[in-house]
Amino acid sequence: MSTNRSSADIRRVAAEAGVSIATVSRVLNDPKRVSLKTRQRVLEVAERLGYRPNPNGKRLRKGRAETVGLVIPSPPGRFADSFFLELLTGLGEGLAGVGLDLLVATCPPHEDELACYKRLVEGKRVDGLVVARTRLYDTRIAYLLEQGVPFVAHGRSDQIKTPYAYLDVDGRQGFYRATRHLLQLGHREIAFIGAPNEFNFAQHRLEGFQLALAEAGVALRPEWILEGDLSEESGYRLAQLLLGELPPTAILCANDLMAIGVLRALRERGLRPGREVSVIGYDDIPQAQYTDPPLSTVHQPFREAGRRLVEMLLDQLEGKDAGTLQEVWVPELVLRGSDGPPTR
Amino acid sequence: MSTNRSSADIRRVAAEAGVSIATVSRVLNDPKRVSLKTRQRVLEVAERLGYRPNPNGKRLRKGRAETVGLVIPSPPGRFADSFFLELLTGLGEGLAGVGLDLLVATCPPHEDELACYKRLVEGKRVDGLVVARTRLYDTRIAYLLEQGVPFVAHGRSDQIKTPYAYLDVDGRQGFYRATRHLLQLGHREIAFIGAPNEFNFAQHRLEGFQLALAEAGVALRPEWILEGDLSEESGYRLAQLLLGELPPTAILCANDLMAIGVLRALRERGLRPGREVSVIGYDDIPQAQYTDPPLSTVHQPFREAGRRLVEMLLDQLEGKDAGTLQEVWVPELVLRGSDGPPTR
DNA sequence: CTCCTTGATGTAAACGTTTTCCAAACGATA
DNA sequence: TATCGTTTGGAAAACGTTTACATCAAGGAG
Repeated sequence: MSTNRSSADIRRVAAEAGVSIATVSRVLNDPKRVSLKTRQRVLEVAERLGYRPNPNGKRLRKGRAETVGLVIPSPPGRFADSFFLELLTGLGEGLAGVGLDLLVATCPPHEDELACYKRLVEGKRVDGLVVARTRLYDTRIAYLLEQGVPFVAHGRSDQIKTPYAYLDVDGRQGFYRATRHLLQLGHREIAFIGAPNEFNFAQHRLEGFQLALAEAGVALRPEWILEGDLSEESGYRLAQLLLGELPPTAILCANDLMAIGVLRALRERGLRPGREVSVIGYDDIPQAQYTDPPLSTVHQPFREAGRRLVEMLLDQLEGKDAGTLQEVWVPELVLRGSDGPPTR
Repeated sequence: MSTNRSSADIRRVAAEAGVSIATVSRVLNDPKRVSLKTRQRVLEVAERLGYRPNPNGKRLRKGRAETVGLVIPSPPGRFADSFFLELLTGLGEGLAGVGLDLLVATCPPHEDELACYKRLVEGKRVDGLVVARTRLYDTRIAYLLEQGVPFVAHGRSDQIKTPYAYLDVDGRQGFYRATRHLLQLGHREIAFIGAPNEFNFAQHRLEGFQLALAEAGVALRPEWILEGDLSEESGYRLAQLLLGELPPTAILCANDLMAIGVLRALRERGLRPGREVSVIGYDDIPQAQYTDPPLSTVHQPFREAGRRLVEMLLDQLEGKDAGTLQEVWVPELVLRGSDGPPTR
């Protein structure tokens, strides 16, 4: 004899407990407002009936979606960056316990991305958003600021001056450290494979590299500063350009995927990564541990970031000023097998 | 002079168009029900005011969540499997255009997973679910069947007899083909690193392997059938066991991550993958193209599967019988560089 | 004793839709 | 002209909450 499964209503609970629905609601949302005795009775009944407030009733009444959104851009043919999965996991972890849901939308190309944000915002489907992989001038951020929608960015957007909440990992520091490390090992011939300029982090990482070089008084060869598109393929292709007669003794890559492409190019030339040519990546994606040799890289704590982003968003939803929610984390250099002293 | 931004209400549209709200609703949901003239007028006004029906009003009234759910299990320390990201992308693509949202929840360990499903369905947060990575007896599926919640499984659950909707990729065929390929190359000493038995696909993949061997009259060495946990680490560890005095000439792995671990173990022993020892994986995850050598594997079309899963779920939400929604796809063997004829 | 404060509860009005009835208008048919 | 389907549109009742406001009893201060 199963209890009536079809989801007890707040009315049902109220009737069964001999109180008004208002009291039931108060018991759940503001317990101190109701006397201990009735509170217990109501709780007991609610428990027994397996009552769960209907989220749509609540959402309608409160005028909130009780949902935060994340838009994942997914290249049509290829695989999406696994960094999103880690971020997503972190967001999920942060959201557990809090009553909010996580809405994920995927967007094909580049420009439609903004349209996707508009759909979520104008359709009132989310109370707030997480914006990932920020650009130098990020139209998504501009839009959200204009609309006054709470959001928090993973990464900054340097050309946007209005204050907004962000959590960034300091790419300048990251690559400054990586470069210093290479310099200390004795490298003087270091090449750089950067990211497309539209991304906000591209310039930062380059600057870290340049700064370390300048401090050490090491000349910067313009022809050794290249720009890839963050794919393995582009790392592979650009490395081939680099590996002429007198190749650099080290290559810094703005992300791990490109570094993986570089490793492949090196192997094909019979150059051992970490011996003839050192390679350092950025991100510390999972597969970085399983390349040959394991990739030295700059570690980004994506999952922790996801958790923190949720906290920051929550703060905003409770009215905290976005301008006060700005953090920059310093990443760590993790050395595995793809770097070593130069052999010439 | 911006138009009044704060989201036009259906009342507002009705007033402006000089009709009742009922008519506005009809124009949007059942256009034929209203005369051409007023329909056009209403549409024009709605357009001008940028009217978007409030999803919460609609959801409450219709008693539906207009949302489908996906639960991603995420190992506490490590990275989640990137297969989920691809599936997610496919789901997102399938959902675009349809009015449904995608809710993603992440769950830490093993048992709590069911609790997570319960939270979503008992809290009426979703109309339907996608269940991924099915188990031999999948408690999630049993639960959803019992509750009568629409869902569609990616993979089957062989020990559940009640009919339900699924889309599976035939692991038996996949590994039958892979094994036949190795046999044709001349291999006779083939080891197998399987998946934990709880997963439904584990048995299938093993059977494909066994069948091909039996057909060819090749003896099966029990000590060469191992069980990993799907991680690179476990592939690495188990491969070390295998690489004793007289190692197998080929190793079949139930997923790519373990195969990547195997590649590493081989390198450390100075054995060239595809030469001294052939390796074939399963899944065709992105990084399979960038291992050294590129990994031969069995391709699973995750993204297409995601799209199809959405269609199947939609069919169910429209009342179609789940028992008629069952598909098994046959995967393709993709040969890259990690297989070759045996060298002894 | 009266008056005022406090605490605990109930009443009823939202929140923004969809949908069930009805009623009016309109042709067409007899 | 009276009758009758058929469009067309409006009025109003949900859907399940939260919350402003009112009520009422109890208790303390004067």
